[in-house]
Amino acid sequence: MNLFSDIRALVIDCLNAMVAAGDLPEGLDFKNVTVEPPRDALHGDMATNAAMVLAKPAKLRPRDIAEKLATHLASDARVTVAEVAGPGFLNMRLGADTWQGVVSTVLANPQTYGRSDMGQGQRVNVEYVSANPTGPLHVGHTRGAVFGDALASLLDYAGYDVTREYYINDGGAQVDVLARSVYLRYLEAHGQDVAFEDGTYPGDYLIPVGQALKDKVGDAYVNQSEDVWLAEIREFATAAMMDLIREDLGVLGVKMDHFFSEKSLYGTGLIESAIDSLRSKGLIYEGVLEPPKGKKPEDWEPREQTLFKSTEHGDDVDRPVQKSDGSWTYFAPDIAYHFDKVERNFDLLIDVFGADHGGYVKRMKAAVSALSDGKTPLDIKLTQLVKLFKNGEPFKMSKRAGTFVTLRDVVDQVGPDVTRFVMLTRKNDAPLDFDFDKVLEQSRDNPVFYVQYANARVHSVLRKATEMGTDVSDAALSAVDRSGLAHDAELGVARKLAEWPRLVEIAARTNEPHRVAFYLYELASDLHSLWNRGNDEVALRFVQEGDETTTQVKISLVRAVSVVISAGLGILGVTPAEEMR
RNA sequence: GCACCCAUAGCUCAGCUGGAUAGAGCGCUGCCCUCCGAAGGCAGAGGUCGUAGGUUCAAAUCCUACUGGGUGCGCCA
Repeated sequence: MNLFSDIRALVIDCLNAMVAAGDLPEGLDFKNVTVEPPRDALHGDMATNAAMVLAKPAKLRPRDIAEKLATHLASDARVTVAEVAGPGFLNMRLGADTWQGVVSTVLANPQTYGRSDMGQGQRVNVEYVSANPTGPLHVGHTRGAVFGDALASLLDYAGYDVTREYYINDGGAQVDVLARSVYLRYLEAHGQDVAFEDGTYPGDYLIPVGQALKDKVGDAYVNQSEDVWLAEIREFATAAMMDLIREDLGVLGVKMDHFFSEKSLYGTGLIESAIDSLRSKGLIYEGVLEPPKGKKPEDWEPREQTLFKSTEHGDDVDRPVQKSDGSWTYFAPDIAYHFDKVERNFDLLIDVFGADHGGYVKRMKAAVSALSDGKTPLDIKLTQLVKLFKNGEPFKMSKRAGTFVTLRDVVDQVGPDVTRFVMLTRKNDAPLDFDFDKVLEQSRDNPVFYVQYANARVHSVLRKATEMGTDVSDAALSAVDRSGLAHDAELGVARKLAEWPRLVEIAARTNEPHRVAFYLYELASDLHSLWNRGNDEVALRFVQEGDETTTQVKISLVRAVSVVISAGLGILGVTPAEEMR
């Protein structure tokens, strides 16, 4: 149930009635007609722009349309007032019973209120994290992981069939570097002194991998040349790194449906067939690229390469898929991977990249556009940098990795719930400040705490009422006659609850889970305000001593708040707190 | 040089496929509370929405140019 779409449907019905009555011409397009909450609550509960949108095509004055529409709307039982305002806005007020009905709906459908069928079961693939398997995940990955995971949950909630996917970059030169680094740790485990030069990974996290390798193969690789051990250690090391990464994701509560290995594309003809697909469309040619202007590399010389004509699909320059020595560039397996996604018949693809990969967006979209003949949309979301602070000071050091702060460093300190919520309190493309102290603060300016506290307060009230012997089960609260829920402050909270299904759809349509976090903060704020008013006005308290019926009515409202907070936190992957500690 | 992202209150940020007098938290000012319905409450001041044009009944939102900041730009993924 979405009250806003219900009322929009009512508006459309009224407009059709006006057409039938000859008050509006036939054949008007109503798609731009919206029903939304007015910015200022004084204007009413809902407003429609119908009169202004239709004035021009109908060749009528907005106010004339609005006034006739108002009479139609006012005849609906839900609408208590419909009045024309400003340039032609039509403001509506809805009766208390409608808002009480919202609470009833929430309590009757605690598992589904807010869910939407907007996605129509369309299959969407969300690819996120996709970090190189060369070490533990760091803070940047953490943001991408949280964002991608929340986005996936949001889309699921909005009625899409979602696949969460991780692309393992295990096919390039960086896994050779990993293998060599592990080899050094292996030698170290055999008691040799080793030096980590540039181009190797010196992090401590490879020490146990070197040890494990020794346990497995003994001294078989000691003093052997690279061609003896490289391939096998590469395999061993990437498996170990993926175990590490899976563990990291696990502590954050991220669970992928599918891991896709880049290496699986090599030697299987998959890259070749993806490139052939492009070739068959006339998009592959041999050519020489111009050097980038203003930033000409020192050693630039023109070389003929195999190029993808990505400019035909919106890119700025054509992109190489083969190096001059004939081997594939990193772009080629990426094309093949996305070809695979297209062939798996997803209706929509979403890639979550770090902002430093922004330059990669156009070519990837061009590739998917070309491979799917423009049929499979690809949305690429970039997550911006996370700046860490501790005691207000920038914070860079890591216990484990030495050079970067890991996901584990963050989660160990503040927990997965705080990590996830905070990472979503900013738009994905805005930089995020993460202060280890502030995120644990118990005050209004910490949204994590404030939302959790609101939910905890509801549960505290539920416990208290139960102690008094009042039945506050959802079943009992659903059945209550809510006509006593009439104070404007209380109905205001119900109005906020009515916005939830609408917000879910907006957030899902824009692929912006942060909107959920902001909504929850506002909802929590409304609950806290009402709670505080109860300090002065006894009639607004949720637990009414000695009046079980009224208590149930009041509590049904706050329980509904808790239902929505839990649902919202569920989307964000945060566990709702039932009490604060 | 080119591309992408960003620019909103003193600070950190929201702002719906374009809607009315642009919101929140912090900080500031004033009042109240300090009774575990506790981890404070209420109210107020504070904005040329980077600049200049354009489209529109209507622009923070869309288009163009410019300014400032970030990211990236052929054999690294």
